[in-house]
Amino acid sequence: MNQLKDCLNQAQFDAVTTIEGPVLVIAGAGSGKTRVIEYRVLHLVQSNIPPSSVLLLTFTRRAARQMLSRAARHDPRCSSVEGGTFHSFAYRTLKKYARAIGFADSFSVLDEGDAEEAIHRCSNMLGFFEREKRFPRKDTLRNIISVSVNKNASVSEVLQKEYPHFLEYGADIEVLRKKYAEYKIERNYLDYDDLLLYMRLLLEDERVRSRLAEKYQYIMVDEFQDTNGLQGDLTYLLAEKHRNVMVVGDDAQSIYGFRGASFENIMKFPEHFPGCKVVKLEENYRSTQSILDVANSVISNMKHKYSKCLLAARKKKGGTPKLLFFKDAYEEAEWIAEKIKTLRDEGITLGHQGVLFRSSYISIPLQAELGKRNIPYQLFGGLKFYETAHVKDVMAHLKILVNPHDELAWNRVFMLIDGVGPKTCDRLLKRTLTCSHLEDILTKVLGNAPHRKRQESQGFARLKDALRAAQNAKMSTGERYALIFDYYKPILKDRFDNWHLRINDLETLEQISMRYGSIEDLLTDFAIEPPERGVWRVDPSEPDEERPLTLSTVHSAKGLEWECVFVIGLMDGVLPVSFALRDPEDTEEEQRLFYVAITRAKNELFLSLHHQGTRGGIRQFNKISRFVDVPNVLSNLDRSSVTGFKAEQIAEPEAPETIVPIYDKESLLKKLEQFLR
DNA sequence: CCGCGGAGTGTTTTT
DNA sequence: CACTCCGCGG
Repeated sequence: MNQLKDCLNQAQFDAVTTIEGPVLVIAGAGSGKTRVIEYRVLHLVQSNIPPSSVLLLTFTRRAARQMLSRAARHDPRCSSVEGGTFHSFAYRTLKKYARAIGFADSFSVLDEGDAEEAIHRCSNMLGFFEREKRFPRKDTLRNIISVSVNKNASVSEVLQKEYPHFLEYGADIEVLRKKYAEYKIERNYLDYDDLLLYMRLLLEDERVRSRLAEKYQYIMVDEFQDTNGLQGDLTYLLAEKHRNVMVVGDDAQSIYGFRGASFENIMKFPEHFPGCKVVKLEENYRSTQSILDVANSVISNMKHKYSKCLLAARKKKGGTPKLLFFKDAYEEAEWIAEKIKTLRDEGITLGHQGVLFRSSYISIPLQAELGKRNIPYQLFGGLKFYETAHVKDVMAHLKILVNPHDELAWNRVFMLIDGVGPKTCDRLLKRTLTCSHLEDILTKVLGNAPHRKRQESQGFARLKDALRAAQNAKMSTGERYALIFDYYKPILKDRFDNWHLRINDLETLEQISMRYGSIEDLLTDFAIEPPERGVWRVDPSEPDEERPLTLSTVHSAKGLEWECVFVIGLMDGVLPVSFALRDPEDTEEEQRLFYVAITRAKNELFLSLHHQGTRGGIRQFNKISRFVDVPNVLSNLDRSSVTGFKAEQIAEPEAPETIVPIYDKESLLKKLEQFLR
């Protein structure tokens, strides 16, 4: 207890040591929230509470692991505390209880791409795509359905708010949603939303609820401001009986509204648990006062009044954050890359620097500049590995090995064979699904597949051999992966011009696969906690000093911090993103996003933007973000040291030089021919 | 029935 | 500017 007093302030100490009853912790950015959870886990375990009866729900697996392993440094028992995301917790629980709600416990999880494919198939079954020319696309349909689940709204409410031009299809989409639900139940599929949805369904049963309440006596939820209605319900149901629940959050950092999250959950926590203890952490240990001044001015410009204000615990005021203007994205990238190099030479290692942006495409010029200078970086957010076609292709083959009745996987696999199109594929699928075992499918379907061309029969034979070889469960996961990879290589080279780039990914994936005990585990991890591209190349045990630079979307930077932070691309239309401007609520979420970005910085902060941009091929002039262009924010920024470009300088677009003509079209062609010889 | 090429569209954030 | 969908030719 005394050691706790030494390393925690009073508020943190209260949050850590109140272990019975409901606790709401309002934790401002950098106020030691992670520390509180870490020490609370430790305190619980050292109070002789069995680690297996503690449940820690976080926003990412990374966060859970980090907090638990830190706690485990003080007491190794902490590492057996159960932790993870709501989705992974639901997955694990549903694996045990699947049969209670009519699913086989071998159910598989659909990622977004799979879900889109499934929805597409359902729409086809209903004939929607043929009948209506302007019926929404499959990704839009998936989003509409998903939002309606996560926000607990009707289809027409979602359409009203986000897709008013599709309102006329409300009834059709309603039908589609039902069809899609049936489709998944029939085929033993759960998508991301189903994990939460069915988990709630399960918990609504009194018997299950009390059994789980008995198992998990102490519950902690991190980033509670970013939970949605379903996740809130899960929290209430799990804790209903013993009321030993602590939630931690910051309403000012709520940035997942698009996924149905709402800070309502935080606000209403006291209503669900009357008499709950409320602890506010307002002392900021992370940033200098100069950085907090910017953050606080951003907060004060928002309509909603947030729960607190940040006060620096650090004594030094620190340098004034800088605001930099550039002519175009390339000059911005160039300057930032140079600055990063300079800072590294001055002793701020790459691992202590981070570059943040609203959307991943903003970072492309910077990636090029970093590449030129050989500066290693890791990229968070943006396109995921598991969403790229080549990775999904290989994974589909592995899925078949685990579940030979996986219709979506077979569909993908068949379509890769030369000469097989939608019709042939459908016929093959029908026959595949009537077979009971993989071996059956290999002989009956692949063995005498209808082939009119030689390449076609060759393709089938190769697939059959590959699957038959990889079927052998006695081999290691890595070996089985390698067999599939070998089969896929010629297809990869045939289908993609940039196959040499993609083959790198698949080789990395091979390394990853070797770490798994079974293909099923590999697939589960991929579905529930997909790896981020950047994380792969980084060994977490490496010391900070050797870690690469971080490039990250603001969303993915949640909970992270760096000595020096660059926030780039601060233009109106980018942050705030243009389509968030229609709705003031959405615009305010963008402003919270800006706040989150700023508060990642410990010592130095650079805000930057560029004026000249291309959008849809058309040149345009970007204006400074409305969140920056406010007197009280600007007054906390240093614009004097403008190393970059001044706004006035780019007044008129450059006219092409008028000079003496050297060639006309005809003579130029002649000249060219000389070279081509 | 498949594959290729042209036209058109919409462009974010993540489990 | 990249990806998806549609129509045509083989």
